[in-house]
Amino acid sequence: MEINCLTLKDLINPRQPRLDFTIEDGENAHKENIFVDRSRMVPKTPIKNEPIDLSKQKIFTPERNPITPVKLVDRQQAEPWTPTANLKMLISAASPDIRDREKKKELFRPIENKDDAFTDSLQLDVVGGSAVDEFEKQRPSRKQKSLGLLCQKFLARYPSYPLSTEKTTISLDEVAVSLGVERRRIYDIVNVLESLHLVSRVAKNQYGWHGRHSLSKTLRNLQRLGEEQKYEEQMAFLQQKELDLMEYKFGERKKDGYPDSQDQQLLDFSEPDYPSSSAHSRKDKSLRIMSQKFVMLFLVSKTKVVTLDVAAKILIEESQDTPDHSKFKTKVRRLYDIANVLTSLALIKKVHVTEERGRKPAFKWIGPVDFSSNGSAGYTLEIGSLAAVYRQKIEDSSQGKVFASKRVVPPSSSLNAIVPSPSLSVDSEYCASPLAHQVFSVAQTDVQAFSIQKGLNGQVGVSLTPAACDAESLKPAVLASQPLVYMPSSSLFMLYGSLQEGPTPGLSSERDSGSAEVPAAKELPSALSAQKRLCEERKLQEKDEPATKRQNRECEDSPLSLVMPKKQSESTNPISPKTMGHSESTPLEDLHVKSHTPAEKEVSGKAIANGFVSSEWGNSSRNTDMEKPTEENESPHEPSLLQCLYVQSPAVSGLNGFNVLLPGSQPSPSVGPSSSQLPSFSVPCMVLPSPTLGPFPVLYSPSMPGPVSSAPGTLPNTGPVNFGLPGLGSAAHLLIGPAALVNSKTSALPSADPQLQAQPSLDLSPVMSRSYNIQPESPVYMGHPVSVVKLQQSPAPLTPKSIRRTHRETFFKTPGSLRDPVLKRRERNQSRNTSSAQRRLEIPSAGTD
DNA sequence: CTCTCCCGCCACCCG
DNA sequence: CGGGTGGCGGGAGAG
Repeated sequence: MEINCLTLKDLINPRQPRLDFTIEDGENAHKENIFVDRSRMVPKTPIKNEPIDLSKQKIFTPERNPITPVKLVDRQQAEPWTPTANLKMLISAASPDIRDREKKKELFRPIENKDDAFTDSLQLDVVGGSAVDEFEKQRPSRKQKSLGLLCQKFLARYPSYPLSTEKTTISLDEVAVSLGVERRRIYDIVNVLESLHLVSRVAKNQYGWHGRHSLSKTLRNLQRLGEEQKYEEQMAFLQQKELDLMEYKFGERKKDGYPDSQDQQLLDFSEPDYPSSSAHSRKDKSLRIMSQKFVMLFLVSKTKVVTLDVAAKILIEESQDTPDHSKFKTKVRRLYDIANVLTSLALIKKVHVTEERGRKPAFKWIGPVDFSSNGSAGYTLEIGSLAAVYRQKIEDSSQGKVFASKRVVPPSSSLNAIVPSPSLSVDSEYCASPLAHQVFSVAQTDVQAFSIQKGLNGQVGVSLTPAACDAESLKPAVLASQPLVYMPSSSLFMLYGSLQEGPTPGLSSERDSGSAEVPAAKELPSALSAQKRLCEERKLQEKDEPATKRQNRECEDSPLSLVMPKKQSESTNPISPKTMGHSESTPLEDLHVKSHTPAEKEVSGKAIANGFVSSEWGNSSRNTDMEKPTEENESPHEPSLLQCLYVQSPAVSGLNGFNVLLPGSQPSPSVGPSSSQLPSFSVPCMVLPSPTLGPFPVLYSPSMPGPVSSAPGTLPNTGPVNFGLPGLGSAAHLLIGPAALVNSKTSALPSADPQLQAQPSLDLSPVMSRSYNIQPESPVYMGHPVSVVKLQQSPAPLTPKSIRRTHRETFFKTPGSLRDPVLKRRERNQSRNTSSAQRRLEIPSAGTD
């Protein structure tokens, strides 16, 4: 904690911006644009605090001009030079954000950090610095400058679910400066965010941050509009026609169905709350409209997969642009821009649709789905289907098809594995990509991919979803629903598709509070747990939680819990589940269809048999399942095994998502009690077979267990419990494992991915983290969904004040007033802003206080 | 080569 | 008019 505190403080203080940047840079190396930061940093004094910074600076600065954006970093991504590098990559893949944080942390505590792979990486950088630098310099890759990364950074600055009371003002200038980009780029981001009502313009250079509170609502509206516009039909039509981009004839289509006028008005539906939409009228807002339409396409698509060409065509039509090729090209560019932002929001992920013609770039919706259906059976179905999918996947892998999940499972290696793995038509780029959520998504993707492939192959009926049909011919329809796979830390859980269960695809209405950063983690959970969430929410409501938390939890998630009996675990391999899988034979469809309740049961049963059970997804009916799991978990036998309970709390809001992993063995006792409490939150728990865990980076602190069971006050129990109450919503992920499979370093991994920083927003998580003492290293701290938190004996904090969310938010807030009109801002900027990381840190700190 | 998509010119539009 | 916005597409990095 201490460390954390320091870190937090540091972060909190404006002064550090530099550090952050630096840090980021380091991270950037992985994925983000670094140079920007650097540049800023450079000009300014280096951070005082960290030696590390220096090193970094060194790295960066050397040759570049401050201004120039040359990047240094990153080559890592591109090329893994060493195992470490690989690790980094993995991490990055898992969760870039986390990484960033970690790095930052590392910066703060250079020495300590050595452990982490991250650190290593950093060190490498440092050490190799010169060489690296050059290297980097040479390649300031575009990726670093990508809008997606930029957007992530941007999102990291604000809480996904800001308190209603708080009004966060976004100063474009400030943001641009802090992020080291031209304002023009910020417009791109903001416009897309605005289309989703995440922000609204309040004045020149000023936007108000709304967060994701109403995201589900917005999406619902968009979905409705999309339905009205018959986008689905259009898509189907176009897909069929896709032949040539050139040929697409919209005119006709367009007329068919949809009123153009609406499009323009899309923004109108903006929530009451949002002033934003008001719009300046400006000519078009086309980007905003395009963004909305693009989202609508996903929402109305059964497959949830939209190819860019189809989207571009539709958009062109609507925009009434003359369907020129030229236009088409331009549209596609814009779509990429939008897609990058949406990806950062964890609403979509990139995939490729394999068609006869070949691969086509496409994006798959991984955000909340089925708004309308809330909770009903629909979810269940999906979930079941998901489970089915997973199984299939798994099987596939077992069969020899590649399945990411399996490979993924393995800890570090997993990531690598993942990347390559997908043979499927769909590939998730993101595996490697920076975003944590993406990582998760990857898993999902993979799944889908599998299914898709099957579809392609014919093994599985693509038919799954009829709807999918339309497009599907081309695109995999797999499940419309979201992916379920929940991979906490990147690799971890994935494996278990088992989790699948988790999934509720769409439920999570707002789940993602996490905003972009967090998304991944959240998503997963959310998806999985949507149902749970619902249940939980109910419970929670009953209990009365602090509103803020509540929100969070609402959003998020439901965690799913998988419980793997230790026996099972033993018996089953993490992978084993697949075995169950027979899946192939079973058409996804069937599964899906059935999956529903029956499916669940089946699944669960199977799962159980296999060793895992998904509690929640099961459905709302079982909210409490979690508890069961825990009980089941007991894992009396081998604590050592590692069975762990993975409890994920919904945390959407940012912080929240906590996932707790309790050692299976211990858990029972300790858990038991706690669990009782838990129920309240209905935190999903996953128990991972020891083997499984093994691979995972999960951190486990022996101490934790103890505390948990014995010392309620101490972290574990309390933590969870506490959260539970208040925060169900918040979901911090804790991994407690008897055995620390993973080294602390590894821990980093977990942390990284999942949630991104966004979490900070949530209260709980911070709290928890505090209490638990999240390691500084582990990015987890805040809310990453997946992030693993080591529980050490936490210093005392356990308690919870549970909630301090407010504080944290504050931190997040940008200085509304700040924005200076002046341009100079750029120059000056640096100091303040903090990168997302800071935010995160701050949050924790807040908690600490 | 294709896919992505960064970059920034320059047109809008508002005050 | 100046400055905030943001459409737009050239051109280049990445694969």
